[in-house]
Amino acid sequence: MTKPRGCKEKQVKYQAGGPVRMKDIARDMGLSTVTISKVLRGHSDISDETRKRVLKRMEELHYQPNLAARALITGRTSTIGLVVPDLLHPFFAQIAKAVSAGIRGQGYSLIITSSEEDPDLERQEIEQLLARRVDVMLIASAQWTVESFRRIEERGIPYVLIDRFFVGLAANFVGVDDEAVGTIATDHLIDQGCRKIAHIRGPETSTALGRMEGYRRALAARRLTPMPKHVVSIGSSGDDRGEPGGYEAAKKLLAAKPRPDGIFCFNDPIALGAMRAILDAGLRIPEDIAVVGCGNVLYSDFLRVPLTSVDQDSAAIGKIAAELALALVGAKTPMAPRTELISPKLMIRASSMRE
Amino acid sequence: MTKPRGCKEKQVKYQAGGPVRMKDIARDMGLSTVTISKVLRGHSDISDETRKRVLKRMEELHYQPNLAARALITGRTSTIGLVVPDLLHPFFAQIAKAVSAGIRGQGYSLIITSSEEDPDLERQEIEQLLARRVDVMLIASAQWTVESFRRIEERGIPYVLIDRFFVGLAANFVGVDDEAVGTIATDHLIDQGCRKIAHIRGPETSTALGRMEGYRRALAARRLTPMPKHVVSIGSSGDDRGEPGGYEAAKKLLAAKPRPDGIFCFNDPIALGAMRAILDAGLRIPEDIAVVGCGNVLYSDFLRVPLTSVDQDSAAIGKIAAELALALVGAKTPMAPRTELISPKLMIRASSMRE
DNA sequence: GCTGTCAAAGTTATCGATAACTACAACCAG
DNA sequence: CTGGTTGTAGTTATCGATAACTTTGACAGC
Repeated sequence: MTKPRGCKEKQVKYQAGGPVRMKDIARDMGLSTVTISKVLRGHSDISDETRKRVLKRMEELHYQPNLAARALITGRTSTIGLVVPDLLHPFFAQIAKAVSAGIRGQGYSLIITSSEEDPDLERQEIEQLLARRVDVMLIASAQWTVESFRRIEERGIPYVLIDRFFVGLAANFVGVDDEAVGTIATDHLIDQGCRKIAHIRGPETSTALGRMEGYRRALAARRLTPMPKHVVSIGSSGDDRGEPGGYEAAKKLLAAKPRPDGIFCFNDPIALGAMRAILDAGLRIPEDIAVVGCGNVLYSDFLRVPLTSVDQDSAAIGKIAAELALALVGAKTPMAPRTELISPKLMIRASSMRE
Repeated sequence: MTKPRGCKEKQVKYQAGGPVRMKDIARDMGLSTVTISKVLRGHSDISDETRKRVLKRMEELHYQPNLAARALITGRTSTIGLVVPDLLHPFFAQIAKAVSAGIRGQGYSLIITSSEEDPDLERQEIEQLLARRVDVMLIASAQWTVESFRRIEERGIPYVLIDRFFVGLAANFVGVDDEAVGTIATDHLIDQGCRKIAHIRGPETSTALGRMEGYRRALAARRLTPMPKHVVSIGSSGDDRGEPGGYEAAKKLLAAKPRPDGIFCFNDPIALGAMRAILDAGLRIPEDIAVVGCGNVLYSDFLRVPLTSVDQDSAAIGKIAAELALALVGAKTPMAPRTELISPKLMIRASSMRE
């Protein structure tokens, strides 16, 4: 049952339009593919003369390695995954931009996915990135549990948490010192003469908890006691998170018995909604109620009332996260988890300038 | 020179921690890998019973196909590339978000890159995506020439232009009818009683040219002749593009002999800068000068003067682009280029309400 | 009983690159 | 002259999946 085979020599197909392969260059130069491969990887086995010739020919033929083939044999995909809760949110958009810039020119591609603040969706997106075998993952998580991260660890893929962390998870983290955020915002309101300071807090994340903790500490340090009624939470449904959520939350605060004279808001959109509620109620900002937001991501200078906001330097967060990611994929042995905290800065504008 | 080989049977390595492979499932069930592969791809060669058993086992073992291996043999990477000029710009962020949502659940991953409005950088990013052999590319280009697109065509990779197109390039395009943008904005200003209408135009893109053309047509249709001085361009350097560019451009307009009584701005940040210049000069908006922007991407309702803006529905652009991309990768034969134009809508706010 | 068809599964070669080893000269020390 | 080292390049097997064929057995029709 001998099949009719051609000659015994290996056939090198003539490649019509397709991309150039190592085989093509090798045949073209009378070398073996391995030699080409070695040149490409800067292997020391190759004479300077051959190296130069090969590089020149690669250039001429516009050779680009097939990353799928390389990934198959090396197990590394030269791919980085980034998961954010919302690409439209300037804070995360800036992080994405900075990460993208941070890995530029290193031969990595960035797969960006959005969880839409949905933990289930986030789990799916993480699974997809695992299936795609990204070399490292950057995650600004919207999860409640650490299950997904255990899965990532099982697979041995390094990852970096961004902005939000989890207690009990020894992971790399890059974010803002959220307690400091809450403290400097609240301190500032106290300095401006506010004594009944309220807080509109965010969802159940480390970020929201940290800021609230900072708010509490700052009050305690000045011997002020926050009224339970003066800490309100925005709804957890997607629609309530931004401006509308801030509007509703502020309406509650305005109805509280001792009306607050200052509000520290979890983020800028919420602050915007709160300001709208205050103005709608016929009150003045900052005379009746001072407002401080967080993020400093809006065209704050051009608002009806320019908003005082805590700047988080998301560009720096993205940049550092990118560096950390590159260090992780470059490391021969697993690295000990690192934590990088950015110090927040207060940008003072009209919404809180009472004196 | 007989090497000491083990038994003749193929060895199936015991896979300690790594991901499950077809081979593992096959061995586990006493089948061949091909059978597993056929089940995965819904091949008809497999009995219903075997199919169910295999699927069950896949589920149990959390099997995930190795996409690199699949890409190598099929030539398709299940990857889509998206190039935008700026991820931070809400218009493009929204497009990215909508594209991401549009391809979700189809097994594709989205590689997002930013050109930072730099044609050279964009060329490099496109090259990288070509090297990575994405199945289709979506590009909101910052280029002047069509060179990059010819390269993409040579490689036989389908692509979709977003927002900006090129004359003489028969490509898929999804964007706004920019001439209509210019027309409805200008018509609106005329309707509001403006007679000396200026235009701050954008850089040399189809978008800027189309809007200017619409502006010209609208004026001509009402027998108004635009003064050359009343059309100014923002600088082409990166920093001049946004608000600062609008501020400078508006200052020039304010110094013009017959001062304009209405300004149609290429985009919202420029409009913001223009408004600042107008207010700084002690003039009123819209009484002295009405302003219309484009994009409708700001928290427009909360600005010092809420900005009238032409809405471009970037979410729809992203959604349609995603659908088109999926159609392109699904097509067996090359498709004829398609053009999808979104109709812009005017959002009227205080900055232009003179009557 | 023979042939043909069909369903269900298996064999083999392949995608493009790389790891690990081998080959072979040139050269040197002893 | 032998054995070892060094520098340079080639051989072979492999990564995990799939395309294209081949095999096997059951069964129908004549």
